[in-house]
Amino acid sequence: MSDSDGNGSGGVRALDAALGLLQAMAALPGPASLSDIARAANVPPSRAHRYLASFLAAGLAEQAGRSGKYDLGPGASALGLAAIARHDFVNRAAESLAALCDQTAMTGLIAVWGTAGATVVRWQRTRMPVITSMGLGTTMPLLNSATGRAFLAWSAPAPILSVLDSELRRAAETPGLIPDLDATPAGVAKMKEQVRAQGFAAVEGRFIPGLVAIAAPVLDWQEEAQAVVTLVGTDTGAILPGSDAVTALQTFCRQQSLRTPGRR
Amino acid sequence: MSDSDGNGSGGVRALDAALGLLQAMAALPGPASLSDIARAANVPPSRAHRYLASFLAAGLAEQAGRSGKYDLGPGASALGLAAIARHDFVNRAAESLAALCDQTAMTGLIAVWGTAGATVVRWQRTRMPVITSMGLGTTMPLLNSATGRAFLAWSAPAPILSVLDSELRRAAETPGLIPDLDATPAGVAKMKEQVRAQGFAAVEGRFIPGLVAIAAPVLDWQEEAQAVVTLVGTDTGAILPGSDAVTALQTFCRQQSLRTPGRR
DNA sequence: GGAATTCATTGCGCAGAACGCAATACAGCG
DNA sequence: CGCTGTATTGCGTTCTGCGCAATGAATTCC
Repeated sequence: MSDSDGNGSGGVRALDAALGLLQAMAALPGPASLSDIARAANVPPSRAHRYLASFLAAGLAEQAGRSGKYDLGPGASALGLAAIARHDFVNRAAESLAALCDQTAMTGLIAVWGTAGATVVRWQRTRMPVITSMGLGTTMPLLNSATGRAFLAWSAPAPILSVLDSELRRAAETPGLIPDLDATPAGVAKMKEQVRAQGFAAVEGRFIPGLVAIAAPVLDWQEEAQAVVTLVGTDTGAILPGSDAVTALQTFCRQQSLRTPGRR
Repeated sequence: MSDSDGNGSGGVRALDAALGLLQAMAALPGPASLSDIARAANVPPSRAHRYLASFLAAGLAEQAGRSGKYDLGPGASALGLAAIARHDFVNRAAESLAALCDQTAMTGLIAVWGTAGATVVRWQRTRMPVITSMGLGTTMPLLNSATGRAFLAWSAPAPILSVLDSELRRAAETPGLIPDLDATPAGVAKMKEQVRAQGFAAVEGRFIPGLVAIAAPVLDWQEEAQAVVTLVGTDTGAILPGSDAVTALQTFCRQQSLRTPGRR
């Protein structure tokens, strides 16, 4: 009886119960007595005590004072930090980014979608004296940067809508700002389609005169961009489909995508 | 076999083994195959599979793809965050952090030492439009971030050794990556000394071009860093010893150090 | 293209382990 | 001094997890 809880996880029964208790501990606001934890986890106190003894031994839990309450221990922190670090694709991508930049001799940057738009969070210079005014935290334009276009093509429409609106409005006010784009919803849709079909976004000298850029997304399991990796250089040939730079970039993003967790 | 493992935990045997496997997963650098995990935990693969099934059901682990590798899941992150928030001063400090950020008009963040390195656990933005994605879980570099340097200066050598090694190696491969540091053990020792003498670590535009940062430790009773508080801003003057920001940061850290959890 | 190796995954039966119950120990408190 | 509230622990029963080995599947190698 007892409840709908009966999920057949297929694993170890005792372990399921124990983990439920662990999560119950995590859900509680603070240190709690054994009975409270047992009640919260819907487990008899004696069992809870056994489980807690194991958690104690593993460092996942600690008991305060003498005959006191239990709470999560340093092992839980360490475990969580390991999990968090693992889920942070920015760091991992950043590590490999240096190699990618070396390989292509281009400057690389990683951007994520922040509240203000596509935000640069890492960048890796090479020997190439690419002189730009952008740094970490720069938000890239949605319509006339490779980075922005990649987000446009691989993001859910909702989050980027407001930014898209304002950029479209600005583009409409200044015709010729974006030569290769029809600044209408239809034109945007067409561009989006083209970018997706191509597998990457490219601009030449649009956002920064004299420089070319290619950008590809790091996708999560929902096929949405969690981040965009961009390569910036001066060689016009690098932006053509099939070029070494494009191939390297896409390989890189595919690798990162595989390791990307979905949720946070 | 009765290896020397002699239990002594007094808890549930299967749970002990399972938790050992969980910690083995955490210790591994990234996603791993079942066999690898089983080997690392010194557990037969079939048992490992049962345990992992339970971890999977509990959300503590995730398997990538279909027949893919296992790694820690979102539940592990949540657990760790709960643990950190719990037995830690982080919450308390986080409340005061807002005030500190207001006072100095800088972005603040709190980092703790995880297995992967200095891991950001809280951050408080001000109006500075930066670092949108540097958030929970970002691991900071040891050598070229103020946060990392503060850990370097006030941590026991052992835990950070591996990270230090790899960063030194990378720094040696890329001269000029860290302009103000001699990437040798001697150079590190010197920097460490200087940071300790100064009472805080500072970088200007190193980890994040265009931004400056200062970091000071929250010490425990062993004079080791429990956490590091970092302020990030754009004003170059803020990183000078004796500046308002530095003073405020140090006062803040001293206060937090006093409140070290008197657990024992 | 076929075969062999290396994985992850899963039945099955037995032994050992965990569970429930209830007794114990200990603290605070009337 | 006894009562009530904890946490903790024996003990016997039975249920469950474990080892072994077969299966399925994917990748590699020839």
